[in-house]
Formats: sequence, C-alpha cells, structure tokens
Amino acid sequence: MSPPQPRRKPTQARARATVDAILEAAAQVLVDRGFDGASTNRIAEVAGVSVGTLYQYFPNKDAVFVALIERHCDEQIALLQAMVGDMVAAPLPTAVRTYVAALIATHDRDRAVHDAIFRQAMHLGLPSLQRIHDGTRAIVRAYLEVHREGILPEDLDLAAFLLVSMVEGMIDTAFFVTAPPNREALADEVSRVVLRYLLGHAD
Amino acid sequence: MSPPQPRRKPTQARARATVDAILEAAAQVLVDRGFDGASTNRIAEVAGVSVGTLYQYFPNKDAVFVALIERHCDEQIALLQAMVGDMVAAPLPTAVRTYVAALIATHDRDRAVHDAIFRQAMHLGLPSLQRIHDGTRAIVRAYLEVHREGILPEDLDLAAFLLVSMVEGMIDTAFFVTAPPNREALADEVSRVVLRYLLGHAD
Amino acid sequence: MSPPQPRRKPTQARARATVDAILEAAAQVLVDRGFDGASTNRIAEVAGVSVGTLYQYFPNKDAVFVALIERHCDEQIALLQAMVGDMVAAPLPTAVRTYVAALIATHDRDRAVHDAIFRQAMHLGLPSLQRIHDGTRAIVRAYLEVHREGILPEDLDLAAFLLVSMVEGMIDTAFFVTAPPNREALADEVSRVVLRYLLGHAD
Amino acid sequence: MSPPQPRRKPTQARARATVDAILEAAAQVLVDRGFDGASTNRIAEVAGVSVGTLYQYFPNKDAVFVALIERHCDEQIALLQAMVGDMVAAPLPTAVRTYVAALIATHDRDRAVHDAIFRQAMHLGLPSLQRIHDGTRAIVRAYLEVHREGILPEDLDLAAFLLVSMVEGMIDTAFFVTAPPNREALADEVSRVVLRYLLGHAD
DNA sequence: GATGAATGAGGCTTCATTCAT
DNA sequence: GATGAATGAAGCCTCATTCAT
Repeated sequence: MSPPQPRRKPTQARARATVDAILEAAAQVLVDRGFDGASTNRIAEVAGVSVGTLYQYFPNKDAVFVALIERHCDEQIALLQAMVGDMVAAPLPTAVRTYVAALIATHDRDRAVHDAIFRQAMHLGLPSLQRIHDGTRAIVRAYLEVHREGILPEDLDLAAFLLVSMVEGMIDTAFFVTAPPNREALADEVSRVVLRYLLGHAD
Repeated sequence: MSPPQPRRKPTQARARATVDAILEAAAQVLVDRGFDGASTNRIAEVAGVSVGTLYQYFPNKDAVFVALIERHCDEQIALLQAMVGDMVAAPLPTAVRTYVAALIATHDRDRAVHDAIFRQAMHLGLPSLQRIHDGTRAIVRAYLEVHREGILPEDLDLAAFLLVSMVEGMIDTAFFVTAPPNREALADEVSRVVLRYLLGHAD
Repeated sequence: MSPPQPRRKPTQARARATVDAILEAAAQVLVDRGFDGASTNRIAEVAGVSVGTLYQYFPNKDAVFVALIERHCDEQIALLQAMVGDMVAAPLPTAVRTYVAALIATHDRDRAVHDAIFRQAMHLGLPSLQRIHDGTRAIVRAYLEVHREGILPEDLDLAAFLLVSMVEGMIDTAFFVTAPPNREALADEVSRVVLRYLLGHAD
Repeated sequence: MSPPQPRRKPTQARARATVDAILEAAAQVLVDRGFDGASTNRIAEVAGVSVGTLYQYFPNKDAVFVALIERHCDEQIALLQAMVGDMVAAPLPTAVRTYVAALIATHDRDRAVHDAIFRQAMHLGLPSLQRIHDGTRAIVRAYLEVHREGILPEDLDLAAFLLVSMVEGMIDTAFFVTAPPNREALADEVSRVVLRYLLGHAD
C-alpha cells in the first residue's frame, strides 16, 4: 500500500544509528501501547528524534513497521541458521530435537516483541513474516534432501512445508494459549511427532 | 477492554435483523477496506442503518467486532461438530481424514471473511479465536479417550493439543502461503502426519 | 430560545402525574449526573416513561428545565411567603431576623437540588430565577412602606432592591464557600448589617 | 476533572500568542453563541488556528475554559489591587467609596465577557471564581485590621466575608437585573450600607 | 395516548504528515 | 540535516428529536 523503501539510504553511520533508534522505539512503543498507541509522534519521541527526522528516513508510518518486521525476520532467520546450520550431517533425531529446541528458544526470547511484531505484520497484510517461514523451509528442505534415503515422505517440498508449518503451529499455539504445556514435555512430544512422520517411529 | 455484550438485547425480530445486518456489513467492510477502513460510519452505511442505530446495539466499535468474531467462532464450531460429530465410533483413518477434510472445507468457505476476521481477532488481542481451538480440542480429546487403546501417545491432553494445533498450523499456513499445495495432496499428507503420530504408521 | 409553554395543558390528573414524574426525574438527574448527563432519554427513563411521552408534554429539552425552574421558583416564593408573610406588623428586628433565618433555612433544604437548578438557570440565561428575587423584593418593599417612618433610607425601591440582593449575596456565598461561617453567627451578623442600614443601629 | 495545565508550556513568543488568540476566541465565542455553541472547532476557527493546534496547548475543551476563567480572575484581582491597593491609609468613607466604584467599573468593563465567563464557571463547578472573592476578601480584611479601632464589628473574618459578599451581591444583581438602578445612586447607597455596618452611621 | 427504535447532525479528539525556521 | 509547531481530515460517539406501530 505504501512504498516500503526508506526514502534515503542511510550510508553514514550517524544516519544508520538514527534509523536503528527509530526501529527500536517502534518496537518498544508497539509492545508498550499496542497498535493504536503506536503513533509516529510517540515513536519519534521515544527514539529521541523529532517527527520530521523520522519522515526523513521513512516515507510514511507503515514503512517504519515494514522495516521493523524486515529486521525482525532477518534476525530470526539468522538465529535459526546459527542454531541449526551445522546440523546437516547430524542424525535425524538430533537435528529435529535441535530445531524444535531452537524454535522454542526463539519464542522465549523477546516474547512481547515477537508477538507485537507478529500482530503488526498481520495488520499490514503479513507479506513479510512469510520470509521466516520460507527461510526455515529452505533449510529444512536442504536437510531432507541430504537424508532422503532414510525417510518416508517422497514429496520433499510438501514434507518441508508441512514440517515447518506444523512445528510452528504447535509451538506458536503453545505460547499463545493461556495454560501452556510444560516446555520439556512439549519439546519431546513435538520431536516425536516429527520423527514419526519422517521415520514411522521415534526411538 | 470493552464489554462484549450488546447494549440492548435484540428481542424483537426487527432488532435481530438489524444486528445481523450490522455484523454482515462489518464482515464485508473488513474484507473490502481492511481494519483501518472499517469505521463505524462505513459499517452502518453498508448495513443500511444510521450510526446511531449501530450504537444502540453495540457500546463501541470493538464490541461490533467482538460479536462478529464470536458469531464466526460459533459457526465454525458448529460446522466442525456437524462434520466430525458422528465420527466417534469410526476407525482412526476415517476419522482423521474426515477431520482434515472438514478443516480444509472450512477454510475454503468464505476465505476472505475468515482471514479478515482472524486478523481482526489478533488486532483485538485474540481472546476468542481460541474458542475454536478449545472446542475442537475437546472433540479430539474425547475421540482419543475412546480409542486410547489403539494409539501411541499416553498424555491425551498433550496429544489433543498438539493434534489440533499442528493440523491448524499446516492448513492455515497452506492457505496463507502464496503458492499453496494441491488440496488433495495436502489432505492426504496431513492425514498421514497425524496417523503416523498416533499409530506409528499410516496404511 | 424555545417556547416554555408545555405542548399540552395537563388537565387530567394522569397527565399531571406524568409531568410531575418528569420534572422530578429531571431534578434528580441534574443532581446526579450534572448538566451534561441530563439527556432527555435519561430523564424519561428515570421518570419511568418513554422519550416519546416526554415530548408529548414538552416541546424540547429546554422546556423541561424551564418548567422545573419555574416550579422551583414557585416553591421558594411560597416558602418565603409562608415564613415571612405575617411579619408585616412585627417590629423591624423581629422581621429581619425572621427573614434572614427563613432564607438560611431555604438554603438548607435541598441544597443539591437548589444548586443544580440554579446552575441550570444560569445555563439557560437565567430569565427566571429572577422571579424569586422579584417576589421577595415585593414583600420587602411592602414591609418598608408600612414602616417607612422608622427607617433611614428614603428611596424605598432602591432600599428593597439592595436589601434583598445583599442578603442573598451574603447567604448564597456563605453556602458556596468551602469554609462557611457558623449558621448562628451568620444569621446574627447579617441581621445586624440590615438593621444598621435601616436604623443606624442594631440593638 | 481535567488537568487545567496546558499540555505544552508556551515558552516561545509565537506559542504564547497562539494561546492568547485561543483564549480570546473562546471568550468571544462564549459571548456570541453561548455554551452550547462554543465548540472547539469554532473556537479554533475564530482564533485563526486549526483544532489540532488548540489541542496542542490544551488537553481538552474544558481546559480552555478553565484557563480563560483563570486569566479572567487574575485580571480582575489585578484590577482591584490597582484601584484599591493604596487605600490602606485612607479614611473609611473614601476607601469604601473607592472600592464600590472600582467594583462597578469592573462590571462595566466587558460586561458580556464577564457574564459569559461567570456562567461558564458555574457550569464547570465554579472552583475558581472564588479566587476573586478570596483575593478581595484578603484586601478588605487587611484594611479592617488596620482600622479595627474605629469600627463596630469585632469578628473581622466574618466582617470581611460579609462585606465582600454583600457588595458583590448588590452590584452583581444590579447588573443582572433587567431594570438596573442608576449607577451614581447605586454607588452612594451601597457605600452607605457598608458605612452604617462598620460605623453605625454614614455621614 | 404511549412507545422506543431509528435518525443523523455535530461535538470532541487524534494523528499522519508538512514546512518554515 | 534537524526541528516541532501547525494542519485538518476523519474517526468515534452522543443525544435531541421523530414517527411507525
């Protein structure tokens, strides 16, 4: 609906710092006051700059949140990469357990921020939180490819898709629900679900 | 945050029709113009009533959406009940296939409305879309109880929770994603995931 | 601004009762919720009738308050008449003391109602609370006429005017002020003020 | 009920001018259209600014009027101070005549504005027009203290209270009444009332 | 006569955005 | 580059009033 590109490329360090401050403020305000409390004026104030400055870096309000979401996605993907990246050679049970644990850890970190950003992404039409999904799916798909011999599903695209969406579904819901299951039990059982799907058993 | 009870109980037929018109209009406006375009004035206009009338039945804007979501939840739950209710005695593969198919059908019906309402629920803090989850989980849990002998998981609460959230996760995502998988293949594979989790195999 | 005449003369007892109920409700709502809370709908509700009925007896909102104020004035004047009426033959000190005491008593009765109505009268442009002033002044003026020989002021119109307005000024203010003077002392001293004005002394 | 402090302290000259323009406009609109016609939009328009600007300096509508009343009180008190301040050493008859004349002059200045503001103060619950009363009373009380030897009343607090409220009562009423008495005669007789109270005579 | 659902103008207030300094 | 006062469209909501039943 509105151009997501920053109005000016922040090549200079000072400018980059300003942009960061704004995004940081946006996240904080989003968490503290919700969507409706997240006005550009408030964000600018929290960021310690004037509204005018904000508009020097972002063409409009939405662009701020698009950038924030973008940054959040990058962070999440990097996080997963770091945690799961070197699992390619690991045996399935280890890899799965690591992935599930990583995702849970991810949720534990900045719960509030994560939620607020997620909601805001929905609000905007969520074109971008999908990037996390896509990124994760690529990693999973690569893993499955390598281990294709040992697993049951034949359509690896579909399998990767379902794996990612079902694990995210289970973990997201577990965190949203009022009486969430115990972390350990959750991690164990989710891993079991995945392993049974891929192997037919979960020893 | 705002009382979800209608300001005035629509006892008369005329009033009930008015309330329905307003909810219908709310859904439509939500779909057509998004959150930010869904003003009470617009909703009233589309409903063919005046704003004043709207406010005679709802104490504030949010209450309209709360009611809409509530109604939507009721419909969804009723739909599932109707489709899955008499599956208690059915063998697992049949029951699972039916459930998965029902959920997919549910998504196909009023795609746009469903999405918009879902988003709006998030916006409001989603206290109520959980009702669908809870309702479904109760049904699933009851089924598992009956068939407890033939299945692997021992913690039925956890199992029910994961089943519902993972199936919803897979199907929701499949519908949100830009290049959704084929319906048939999706239903087949999701059923397989479930059956392998419950039985260890999916013949 | 709006015709103060009731739309229909309430000749029948039932109608008179309805009008009374409405005025009573108006007074109560005025006291309980202030000007801004005194809507016609609320008044009708408190009166136990429908808005429609209210509008059958009053052409508009203001008319309700005009009638209320009118009634209040009548009551106040009657009250004063009753308390001071037979003082014509009494000696000045007695008459003055009685008048002052009566006015204080008047203020003690229905403090809240009196205030609310007074404020509302100002709001409407106070054309009518003046009737109390005028009524009282007529009584005072008549008294002075009878006793003209024994008093100092020569312009009885002016004297009556000042007497009424200064006594009301002192007593009104005494009641509005946060730390009001003691009643007895107030009555004594106000009487003294009046007697000194009229006689030059206050024995 | 609403914070009377301006939302933003107008430190700059430009801002101070804006605030003044708003208050001026508020007074004018109050006079021209009455309470109910005094909407924030109208005030802003008359002030030559946008509503938004108004709300940058005042948190809500009432705050505008509170500020207006406050300013009015300050002006009135300053006016009285200027006219009566150096009367401390003056003999009673002179001082009284000056005070009475000053109060009448005060009423002559901006009759309409004074009235409208007074009414509005009532509407808001009049916590502040009392400041005028209190200020005046302090001055009067100080005067009485100095001249205590020559006057009859012994309770100076009570005497000061009654003096102020009775003079205000007489003069206010004289101005509100439809057929006000002649200014000169009024001033003379009011002075006489006061002097007789304080001295027992009014030569 | 009474009812109360419906009306809709209009009030208060917010906030994304601009632009003169 | 930065500032922040100013803008004004637009949103939410109320309430005096009407009229079909």
